[in-house]
Formats: sequence, structure tokens, C-alpha cells
Amino acid sequence: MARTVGSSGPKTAEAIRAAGIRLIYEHGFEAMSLRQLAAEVGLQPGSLYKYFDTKQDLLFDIVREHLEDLLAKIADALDGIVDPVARLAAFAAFHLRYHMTLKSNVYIANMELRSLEPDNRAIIVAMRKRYEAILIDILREGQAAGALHAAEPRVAAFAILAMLTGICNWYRADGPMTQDELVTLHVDLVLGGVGAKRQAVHKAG
Amino acid sequence: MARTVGSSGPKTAEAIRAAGIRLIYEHGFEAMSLRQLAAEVGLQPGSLYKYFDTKQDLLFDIVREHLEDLLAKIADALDGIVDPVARLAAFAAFHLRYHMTLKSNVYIANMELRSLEPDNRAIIVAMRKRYEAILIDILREGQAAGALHAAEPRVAAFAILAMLTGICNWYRADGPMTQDELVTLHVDLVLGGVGAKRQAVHKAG
Amino acid sequence: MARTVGSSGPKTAEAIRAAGIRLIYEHGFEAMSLRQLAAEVGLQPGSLYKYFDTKQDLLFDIVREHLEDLLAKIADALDGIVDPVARLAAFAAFHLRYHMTLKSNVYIANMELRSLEPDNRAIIVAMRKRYEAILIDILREGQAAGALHAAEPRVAAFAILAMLTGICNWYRADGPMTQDELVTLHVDLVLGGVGAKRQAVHKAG
Amino acid sequence: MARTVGSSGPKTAEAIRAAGIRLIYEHGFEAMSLRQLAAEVGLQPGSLYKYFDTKQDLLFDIVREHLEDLLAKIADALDGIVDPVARLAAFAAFHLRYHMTLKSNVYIANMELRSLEPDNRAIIVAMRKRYEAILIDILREGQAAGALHAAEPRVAAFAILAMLTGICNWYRADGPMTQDELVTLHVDLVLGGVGAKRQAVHKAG
DNA sequence: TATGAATGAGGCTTCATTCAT
DNA sequence: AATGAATGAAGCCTCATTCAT
Repeated sequence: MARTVGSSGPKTAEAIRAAGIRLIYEHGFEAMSLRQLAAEVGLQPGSLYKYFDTKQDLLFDIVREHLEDLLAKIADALDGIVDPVARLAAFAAFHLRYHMTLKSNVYIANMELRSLEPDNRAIIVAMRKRYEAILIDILREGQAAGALHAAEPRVAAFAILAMLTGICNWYRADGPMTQDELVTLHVDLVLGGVGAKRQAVHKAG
Repeated sequence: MARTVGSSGPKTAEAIRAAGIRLIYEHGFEAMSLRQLAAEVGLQPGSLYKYFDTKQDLLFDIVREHLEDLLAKIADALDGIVDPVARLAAFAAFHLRYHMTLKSNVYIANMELRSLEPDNRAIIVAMRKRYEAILIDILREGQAAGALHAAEPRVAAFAILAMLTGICNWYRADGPMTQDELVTLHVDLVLGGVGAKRQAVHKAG
Repeated sequence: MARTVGSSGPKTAEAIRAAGIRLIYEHGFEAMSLRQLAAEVGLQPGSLYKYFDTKQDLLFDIVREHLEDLLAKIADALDGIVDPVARLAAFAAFHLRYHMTLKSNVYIANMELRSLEPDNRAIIVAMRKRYEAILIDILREGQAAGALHAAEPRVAAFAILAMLTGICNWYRADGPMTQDELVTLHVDLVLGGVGAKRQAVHKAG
Repeated sequence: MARTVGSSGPKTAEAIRAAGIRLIYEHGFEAMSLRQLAAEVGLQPGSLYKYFDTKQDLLFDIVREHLEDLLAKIADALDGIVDPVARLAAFAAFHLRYHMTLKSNVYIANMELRSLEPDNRAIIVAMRKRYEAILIDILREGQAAGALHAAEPRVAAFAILAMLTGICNWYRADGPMTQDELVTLHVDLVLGGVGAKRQAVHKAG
């Protein structure tokens, strides 16, 4: 994948971002060199600095934009759903679809937290907590309403998130199961795990 | 100048291993430098090469020994248990305890697969598959016996493993919940997820 | 801090090549460090890698270009000469002049064969064989024509080449004998050695 | 070629010497490491220092002993021969046989002059000059006696030595020509080169 | 907007050598 | 006579980054 000859301005910026995501996903942030990235986009290494100030900034931007997107879309996905079990099912379905679709972005955000400088990491961790809090709240409400069992909603939320996120480790678009089948399977695991009766339909993510 | 008196072979080897695990856990394999590692152990960087041939070998040894240990211990943990649901519970309990106790080793084995050279990675992946296969078999038998629902045992196993392994991301020995409480909570999530009736006692891991 | 103003690309490349030849000639390839080379050219060691990929490549390029040059020029030097003895004299004269003029390059090509990696060495050895073959053919033709004695042209060629090349070991441009005198002396040795009657004039190399 | 278990004292010293010669011959002095040498002899690297003080000393000893041997044996080879042409033939024959037999030692002495420290090099160069002087004297006497042409005996001697020494570059004991055939061939080249009539028999070296 | 030359720090690794045991 | 642990210097090489053009 080489140079987009004559690429200019915004197109180059987007190409850098895309190549950056791919390379970080494949090799890890530390292992990816700006030389590689530049080669991928058809630039000299030094030229990248028109588009970011620091390798660290590139990572931070990718991760932050991912989390902003995630937070915006989960809000949409839950909008208008009130029943706690339905909300739980909708959360799980959304999370799965998002993670199957944007596997690389998600993977990076999870794996490369470690590579973020303390200040940047703090910002990202705070955003992640806002996302987790959404699930924790759903569990808490469901427990309060007697619709499911989650005596420790925080721990249960972590467990559920880990399970759903795990799909990034092996999902392939060309695998034997469809996204819908995988969603159904996992939503059942989640609802069963907290003793909720499956019912409502989940909106698409 | 020769050796700093008081240092000795096997003790140094063990110190290097321990420091290696800690540093890889904290910074990642790529980000850890042998200078750091040497400083941590009180050696010159070059002196490390009495104890391994290559930075890559250090990683491979850590990961391989972890998986050998894991495979040996899960066999013990399941030994003598026949009922599929009991086996599932025992598997989950063992996995959790092991991952809470040897968090760093586990974390490294999961995160740094990427940093292993192809040949080494193949060996490790094969060992991991043997471990996964144990859980898949349990689910398959349970399904066959009508004791639980796992129409797709492979996918269910991945989901369960991701959930249980996730505990490494946040568990602290000095946290508010005991290991036993966490085990109970997670085993319930697992059994509930596959629609199994909780029953048997789980052997300690 | 960026570049030291006043330095420029091709000039630097040529300076590196020249310094490389000198240092390898003086210290040997293994003994020459890239630190030395960089210092000689006024660069940081890492900066050398704009100009070659590998220390080995630097050596290979030097040796290969030397042999390409040698092969091109011997063809010129023999062009149009048909009499075998005249060709032998022309070959010897050319070889001597070339070796006196480009002593370092020649010396490196002979001494550092050992330092070339197998693949590179094979390429160079093949080129050398083409050069040797020219002399062998001359001797063979002379023998066939009854103009000289060379029952074993291959061995004789090696002996002659060794003798002529030996001049690199001690020749100094400021020594007591001129190049012309040395050429005459050696050509006599060669022709006498194979029992040929001196005759033709040798074209300058 | 590994450890001579239980080898002690003088036997070890000789093994080190032999392995040293082989390794320097194969890889060059700079490229040979004391680790290699130690492994070859079945010792730890540090243990070599019972047998020499310095890597440099090892080289110097090898080269010096070679030259001492050479000087002693050429004296024997010429002993009792008075006719200059006969002496020249004897010298050439001796030189060739010695170089075919002790190829590695000779090669090292020629190639690794460069690796000797200045003081050591000066000593060796002086010994070499004594050897060269023998040939120069023979040529001078032959010229004075009108038995051969060598207007510049020093230069002629260098040329002859280079030719004869060149045999190290390609001679193989299992090659198609015998030592005797090669000696004859080269002696003819030498005598022919200086216009001497072949006559006397050459003593074996 | 991009290049091309360069920096300086630091990466992993190997080396000759030392010395207590 | 030999080991085994260690040193300290240096090896080749790669990196993120800078900046004149």
C-alpha cells in the first residue's frame, strides 16, 4: 500500500490516521515506527509532523476520537428504551456490533492505554469510566427493579464488558457465524448470567 | 573490575525473571529496555546475556512456562470431577483464582502474543488452544447431557474465557471483595449464562 | 538540532565512500567501526544509514564497483590487440597501472573477500573469475600458437596475477622508480616466465 | 571439534594454538572471538588467560613462531648450495612447499600484519625483511655473476615472492596437480622470468 | 505541502577481560 | 588448571524528531 501521489491536505491526514490505526493494530504502538507509517502513506518521515506534533499525539487522537464516538453512539442506541432488561440487551448488542465493526480502533484503545502518557491516559480512563458507568447503572436499576440479579453491579459490569469485548480477539467478518447470530448468542449469555428473562428486541448499533 | 561479591548465579537468574515479568507487565515488552531490566537487578546490560540469549527468548520463556504451569494445574483442578456442570464450575473457579494470583504472568501471556516471533507464537498458540479445548469439551458434554445450553460451544467458551480473564484488568488483592466472593459471583454468571443449575462444590485452584 | 549547514547529499555520499575505502584499507573491514567512519566524515554514526543499509552493503558496493570498473577497463585495454604475446604484455601493463593507481580499492577487493557474506561473496568471486578468465584465455591462445609456454594456463595465470597484484603491498607513488620502469620490469618477468619474446608495445591503462 | 575432556597443561596450550590458527585463518583475527576459541577447546573464555595474556599476544606468538620457523628452515634449505641459479631454484621450491604445507600459518602472517600492534608489527616486519633479504641477495649475486637478469633485485624479489606466496590463495592438497608438478611449474616461471637457464636440482623443503 | 539531510539518544548485543572461588 | 559471574566499553543499527530549503 504505497503513496497516493499528489495527495494533499485532508486526504493525507485521513490516510495517515487510517494507516496509523492499521499499523498500531498489527504491531503495537511501541513497535510501529513513524518510518513505516510514512512509507505506508507515501511521505518522508519528517513530513508527518505537518499532521501531528508527536507520535504520542497520534495515538491519543485515535483513542480519544474512538471513545467520543463510542459514547455518542451508545447514547443513541439506548435512547428511548426504559426497561432495564431491554436496556441491558440493547447495550450488549450495541457493544458487540461496534466491536465487530471497528475491531482495530477498539483493540488499540484497550491495548495501548499503557502507551499513553499519564495525562493522556487519565483523560481516556475517565471517558472509559463514563462508558462503564452506563452499564453499571443499567445493572443497578435492574437489580433495584427485581428484574435481574446483580448484587455487585460494578464487578458484574466488568465481567460482562470483558466478555463482550473479547470478541475482538477472534472475530472475522468471513467467519462461519453471522453478526446477528453472534449477537443473539452473547446476549443470551449476558441475560442468563444475571438471571434476566429475555424479552425485548435490541436496536441495531 | 569483576563480579560484585555476594551475588550468585541462580539467585540472579530468578531476580531477572521476576523483574522481567514486572517490567513487561508495567510497560509492555517492546517498551521495556534491557537497560532498565539490568538496572533493576543491579547488573550491566551485557551481563544479562549470561541468563538468556535474546530479549525475545526471555519473553518466550516466561510465556511458555506460564502456559505449562496453567495446563498442569487445570488438569489437577478437574481431576476426579465428572459431572459437566461441576466441571464447568471447577474450571471457572480455577481460572479465576489462577488469574488473580498470577495476574502479571497471565497478562503478559495474553498481551504479548503479538511480540512473539512467528515460530514462538505458533508454539504458544498451540498450548493456548489445548487449554481452550478443555473448556470447549466441558460445554459440549454438558450440552450433550442436556445439563446446559451451549449450541456453539466454541464461541461460548471464548466468551466465558474472556469474561473470566478480564479480572486481570482490575483485580487488586487489597480490594473490597475477597477472592471467594469474586469466584462465587463469576461462577454464577457463567452457570447462569449457559442455563445450568448451580450445584456442585468447586475445588480450590 | 538539525543539519550542519553547508553539507549536501551527493557530496556526503562521496565523502563516505572515500573515507570508507581509506579506513577499510588501513584497518580492515572488521576493525573499522562506523563510529570512526562517521567521525571522519563529520556525521553522527546513525546518519550514515541515509547512505547505506548495512555496513556489509558498504563493503559490497565498494568491491563490486571496483570489479565492474576493472572489467570495463581491461576490455578497453585489450581492444584491437590480436597477437597473444602483445595481449599478454598489454594485460600485465594494464593490471599493474591499475593496481598502482587504485591500490586501496584493489587491496580491499582482495583482502576482504572473507568479510563478504556468502551471497555477496559469490557474486564477487564470479566477477573475479571473469577477469582471470581473460588472462587464462590469452595464455591458452599463446600456447596454441606456439608463442609461449603455458602447459597449465590456469595455474600460470594465477601465478602471474599474484605477482602483478603484489605490487599493491609496497608501491608508493613517491618511491624511487617510475610507473613506467616498474611496468617494464614486471612485463619482462611475465614474458620471460612463459618464454615469450618481448615485442609489442603496450597501450596505457 | 569440542572439548578434550580432562586435557591438561601443555596439551591444552597446543590445542589453543591449533584452534587459534584455524579460526584466525577462517574468520580473520578481528572476527574471531575468544568465546569461539574457548568453545573450540572446551574451556570457558576466562580460562584462556592461563595460556596467554592478551588476544594480541596470541596472534603475535603465532606469527612470530611462524617466521622463526621459516627463517630456520630456509637456512637449511639453502645450506651447501653455492650456484646462484641453483640457490634461486632452491629458494623457490622451498617457499612453495612450505606455503603449501603450512598454508594457514603463512596466510595469517601475511593477512594479519595489520592486526598487530605497532611494536609487534615492527618486530615481525623486521623478520620478514630478513627473509626477503635472502632472496634479494641471491638475485644480486646472480646478476653480478651474469647468470640472470635482475637489474632491480629488490623489486624482482618482491614480485617473485608475491607470485610464489599466491599459491596459498587456491592450493588444495586434493587438487589435480601434485606438489612436485606445481613446484616445477613455478620454478620455471621464476627462472624464465629472470632469464636464467634451468639446471640444478632443488632440495626438498 | 513536502523533502532530504541530519541529530542525539538509545535500542539489543558482543566483546576482551577480570577475579573470587 | 579451570569455572562462572560479572564488567565496561564498544559494536551495529533504529528511532523520533528538527529544520533549511
